Amino acid sequence: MNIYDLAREAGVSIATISRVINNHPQVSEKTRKKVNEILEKHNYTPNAFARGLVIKSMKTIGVLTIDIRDLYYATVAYTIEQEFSKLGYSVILCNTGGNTQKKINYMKMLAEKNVDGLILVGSVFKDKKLNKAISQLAKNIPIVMVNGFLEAENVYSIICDDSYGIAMCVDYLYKKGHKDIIYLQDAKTYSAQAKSEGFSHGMIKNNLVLTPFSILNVKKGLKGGYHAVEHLITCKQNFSAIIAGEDITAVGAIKKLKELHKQIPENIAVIGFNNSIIAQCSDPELTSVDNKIETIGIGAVRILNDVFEGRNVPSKTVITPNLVIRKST
Amino acid sequence: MNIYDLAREAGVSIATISRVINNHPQVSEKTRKKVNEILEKHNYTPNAFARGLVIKSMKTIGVLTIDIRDLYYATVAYTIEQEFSKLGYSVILCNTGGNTQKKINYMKMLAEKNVDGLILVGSVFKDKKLNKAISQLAKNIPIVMVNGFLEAENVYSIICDDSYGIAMCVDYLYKKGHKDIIYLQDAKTYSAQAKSEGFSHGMIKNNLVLTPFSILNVKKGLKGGYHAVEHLITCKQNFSAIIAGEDITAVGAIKKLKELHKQIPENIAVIGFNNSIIAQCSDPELTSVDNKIETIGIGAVRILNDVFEGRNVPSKTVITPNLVIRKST
DNA sequence: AATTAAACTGTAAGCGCTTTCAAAATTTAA
DNA sequence: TTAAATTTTGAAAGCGCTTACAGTTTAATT
Repeated sequence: MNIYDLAREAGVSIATISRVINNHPQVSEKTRKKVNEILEKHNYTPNAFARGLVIKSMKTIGVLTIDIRDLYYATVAYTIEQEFSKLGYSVILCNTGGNTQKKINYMKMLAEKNVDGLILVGSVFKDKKLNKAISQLAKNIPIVMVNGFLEAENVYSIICDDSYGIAMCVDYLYKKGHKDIIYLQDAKTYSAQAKSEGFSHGMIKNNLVLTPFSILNVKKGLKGGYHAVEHLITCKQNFSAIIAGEDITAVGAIKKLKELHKQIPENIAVIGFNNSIIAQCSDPELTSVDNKIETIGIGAVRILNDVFEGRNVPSKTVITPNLVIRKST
Repeated sequence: MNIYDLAREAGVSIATISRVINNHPQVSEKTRKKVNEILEKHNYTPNAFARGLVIKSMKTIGVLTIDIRDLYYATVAYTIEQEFSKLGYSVILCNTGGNTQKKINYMKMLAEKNVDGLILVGSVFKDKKLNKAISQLAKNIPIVMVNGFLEAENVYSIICDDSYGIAMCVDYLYKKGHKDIIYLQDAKTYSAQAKSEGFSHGMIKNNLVLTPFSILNVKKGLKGGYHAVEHLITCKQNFSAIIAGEDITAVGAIKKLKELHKQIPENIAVIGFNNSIIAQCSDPELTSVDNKIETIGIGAVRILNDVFEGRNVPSKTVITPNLVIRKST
């Protein structure tokens, strides 16, 4: 069933059909009603390809995340999807696993599909090849980077000030009397980079000793935190507090600490990041940095929509996190 | 830059351009090479609308989940996306919040966008209105239901035998000497329905007493489990084991049990469902039913692809779960 | 060298829609 | 009642691609 069939049945031209479908005002009430009845009757849905060919928009945006199974990305993606859905857009979701080539392939595919915009969530720090691809693509499609940054035409960033978030943790722990603080870094993203910097700054600012051993590179996930503590103990390193780049890493650390019969927070304080449900599941409940995931998701959508509608948009938006204090500190 | 521009530049016809883009064999090596060079040079990407208009396929499928922030749905969606990506398809993700009308709206939108197929993850049990919409839509688009079932033309199901999964838990607990077992049900999906049935069957099979209080309806999430235990205690109900419909619910229950200084598993045994990362984060680590999420996701993609390629597909596929035993029992 | 077959390329139609421009119908003004 | 202004409608072009069919070139066969 297409526009021609409908036109024939209604005894009008295809132009008229098109007009009522698109709510153009210059159609008489009478014909509008007649056409609408026929549309209803056939439960007609216009062909998006044909329409897209003319309009050049599919009302679709692409979202690239690293791995949707990670609650952080899931929440960002969820928020974006819900917000865009309100605006009549749908989102194509891509899981890149953080792989640059995969990202580029996805971007190319999305370009072919003529998405109206692109949101990249979580970028590797200073990925030259990717950045080139992004600036290239941005010539045709507006791009928003969530927790990533790139100076280029038609690309916009919205980031959480993760650096400040971690610095806040250091301040807080310092006030509680902690001197030997360890930071567990678990990724090499733009965001992870910021966190490390925030840690260093926080330590220095409070005149705490920052050694090359203060920052520990660990694997993602439970095991990362678990093995980190193991390592700290075998190396006989002194520490009274641990800050982890993600809640799950913190929980892994807690697990090992408990096995070693350390009391939390009496012997060792632990702080996580993301303020996810895991922080609440943890025993003891985990103090964690709330990095405002929903705010960021909503912001990303807003930015893109503003661009669509020709409004002026700052190329960088920064959101301030805050510390949620629970039982682990 | 379109096919005409390219044709002019290459000194060939648009048909030839199209042929090399689509790897048709009947193009001479010489012209193929020449055209490819020009394609490269302009970094040309064909217009998917125009192509879709002819081919009637966008190489896109729609996935409806309840809430991607739930790890279960995230994992299903992730698996589906990755598998389809290998086949050259992209997926449009929709979060319905379990709302029937929203589901129907999404389905209509996806139909307009001419998705090649649809996967519905997690259906409410016996939702008449939705089922009607599904059978209607399936006339045009093949639909796969994950953990849902509907007898209709062109709709296929892949489900985990959740009923058996819970029955297994009962068997296991019975062998461990438990008699008073409580089941915490937290949803009204097809899957939740199956779980309750499995519980009842398991209890009866083992000649255990099944009272109306054996099955407790609780809210989703941590609090559901927490309040459930609270309720059991205030009602002075006798129980030595709890089976929860989801890991997070089990963790909530554990939390309250600990507050009441109950030893787990010595005083009370607890079992979760989904075998998610939460089961590993829990302290003690949670025994949980592995409902084979990846297997199901891969299966769903396979089914849809088989349909696309005209192969014969059974209308119902059942996957058997298994019990992962950890420290909580 | 002439004929036939095979390989390659081009023309043109059509996918289903939006939109411009002109024509027809209606309303308003004179 | 007629002319002018306004509202409503329709014809046709074009969006960028695929593909059937016809035409042209090249290779193979006699």
